[in-house]
This record gives sequence, structure tokens and C-alpha cells, in this order.
Amino acid sequence: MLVIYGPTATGKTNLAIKLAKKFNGELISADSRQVLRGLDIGTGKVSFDVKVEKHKGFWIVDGIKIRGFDLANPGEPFSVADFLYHTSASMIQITKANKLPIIVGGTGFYIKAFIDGINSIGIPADQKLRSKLEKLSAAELYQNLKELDRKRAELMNQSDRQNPRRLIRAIEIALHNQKQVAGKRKQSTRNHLPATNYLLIGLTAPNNFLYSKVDKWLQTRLDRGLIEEVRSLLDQGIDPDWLDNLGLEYRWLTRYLKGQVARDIAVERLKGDIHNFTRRQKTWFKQFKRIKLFDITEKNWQDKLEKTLHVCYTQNRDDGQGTS
RNA sequence: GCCGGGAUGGCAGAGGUGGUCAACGCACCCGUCUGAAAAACGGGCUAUGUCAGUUCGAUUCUGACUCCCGGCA
Repeated sequence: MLVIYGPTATGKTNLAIKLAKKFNGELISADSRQVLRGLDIGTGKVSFDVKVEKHKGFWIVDGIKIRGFDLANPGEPFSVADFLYHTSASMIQITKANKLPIIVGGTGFYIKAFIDGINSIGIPADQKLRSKLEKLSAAELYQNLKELDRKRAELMNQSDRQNPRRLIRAIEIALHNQKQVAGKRKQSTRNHLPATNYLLIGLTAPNNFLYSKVDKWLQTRLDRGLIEEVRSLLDQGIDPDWLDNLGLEYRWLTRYLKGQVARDIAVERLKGDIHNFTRRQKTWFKQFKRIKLFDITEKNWQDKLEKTLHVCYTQNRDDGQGTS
């Protein structure tokens, strides 16, 4: 299979579609916000210069099937676990149809999880516990965790020790494990095996290049109904706090529509947040040991990519394993 | 021309009535990441308009200059 990762606005989807056409492939989106129904413009699910058809279970964009959109309703929780579940199912279907699966997206965590697996994946979120723990400070949470699982607590780095969400999850896991041990039903919590046979392509570019591209892309979406999309979500009664927590366009346009910030300020801050986001997306590159990086501002990057694909294809054929 | 107010990092902006000053936010840079990940969290960066004076020591006091903002002419 093929995996394509990179920050916003590097042209991942375009590349993926191109390759899908060439290799008889289908796409699976790895994007934590594109899974949400009705969030189309802000998440970049729609592109304005290409034909888009929505079907049940998949979209067809520029003639290519894309899965992984519209898996949850706004307001519903969705997590990596759900992503892995859906993606595994999609993989099977695509492979059965004798097509090449191409996973494409900007959510590094999801890609990482799919490629390497997650140990604690079987341990579900405990909403009651979470809302109880949310009242505690990071320091208190850390103390809590230390008492439950000293080793885990000590393994956390300085930043995570001050991160309530990470601490709460760690406590959640520790409590779960405690129960399991007490009940003596130790079982493997890994329900997803790491992927082994894949080619991971990373798209990158210098910050300044990305920033100006992102700003332009935002502008065209603002001109093409992004604000109306957010307004209509609010009109449907979707919780503004939930929208705010999504970040980026949904956060800032909600704040603007709620009258909390002026429009031009909202747009400025939004740009800043997107810039920050692209930088954070880049930090995932180092997590992916086998990634093949291509700088899209280099003149010959596509030729280099062709070469890489060719090598990979030949190797797989010689191994008799196909391209998946 | 006169009177008053002001000049703080890339931007915005707070404070302390002389003691290695220098908040917060934005921008920018770097990073963390195993069921919220477009989230959450950690780290970094750059400053007191110019010149002189008082002083052991001035960002804080004095003077001149430059520029800006009000008001009067």
C-alpha cells in the first residue's frame, strides 16, 4: 500500500488522485476532521476545481473513490480507534477489489497509529472519569498517575507531565489495567497489527512557502462559502464549544459568528493558527523512520518520486507480493 | 509658533517613584505525541528614540535634539 503524509497545502490529495489513476487505486483519508459530516469546506474535503460526488460510504473526487469521509456526526466523539477500525475495513474492501489502497492525510497521529499500531488501543475512553479528572490541575493529575503507575509517570516527558489530556488518558489506562489485573483476565490490548509492507511518501516545503499557500487557500474558501458553512452548523444547533475545540477554521469562525471577535481579527488569528499547525505537522516527519520526503518547491521532485515508485514497484513484483 | 502628552523587542502593550529591570498576547522558531491530535502541552527568540548630564550605578532623574499625537494659535 501507499501512504502519503504532509502538512496542509502541499497537494497530498492531488498527488494521491494522480497516483490512484495511474496505479488503479482508491484513497483512504487519514484526517481527523474530514471524518465529520457536514464539515466540508473547512476541512478541505471539497476542492472547487474538480468534480465531487457524495455517495454512501465514500466520495468520488475527480473520478477516484475516497473513503474515510463522513464517518461521524458533528458533536459525536471520534478517536484514533475509530479511525483504525474504519481504515482496516476499507483496506480489506479495496484489496478485495484488487485495487491499490492509498492512505492520504495530514493527521500524523492517525498515520503513525496505522503504521506502527497502538498498545493501549483496546482501552476505551471513560467519559465519566474524564469529566471528573478535568477538574484537577496538571500537578494533581500527575500525582494521581504517580500513585497509580509510577513507571508510566516517570516515563512522561516534561511537556506531557503538564498536559491534562495526556495525563487523564494515562490515568484512564492505569485504572483499566488495575481492574484487569484484579480480575486476572489479562489479554492483549493490541487489536491492530503494525503494517509492514508500505511505501510512505512525505510532502514538504519551506515554511514561508506553505504559509502563503495556506493563506491563499483560506481566502478562496472564505469566498466560497466557508462562513456560511459554519453558520449553518450553528443554526443546526451544534454546540459552539464543540466547534471551538475542533480548532482552526471552525474555532475562529465560530468565535466570529458568536460576536466574540471581529472578522478581520478572527481571520488573522486563524492564519496564525494554521501556520502553527503546519509546523507541528512537520514534526511528525521524524516519527516516520521510513518516510521518503519530497520538497515540492524543488524542480525535479516529481521525477524523483517516479523513480522511488518504480524501485518500490519492482521490488514488490520480484518478491511476488504485489503492491499492497 | 505656543501648551500638553508620548516615544519600550517584528507588532501590540504592561509595570516599577535608580540596583544585574522588563509581564502578557500576537508573529516567528524548535519540540512533545500510543483512544480528544486541526486538540492539548513544553521550550526558545528579539527591546527601553538620539545625544549629553547627575550618580558607585539610570529603563526609571535632568537637559537638548528627533519623531508622533492632541489642543491653542
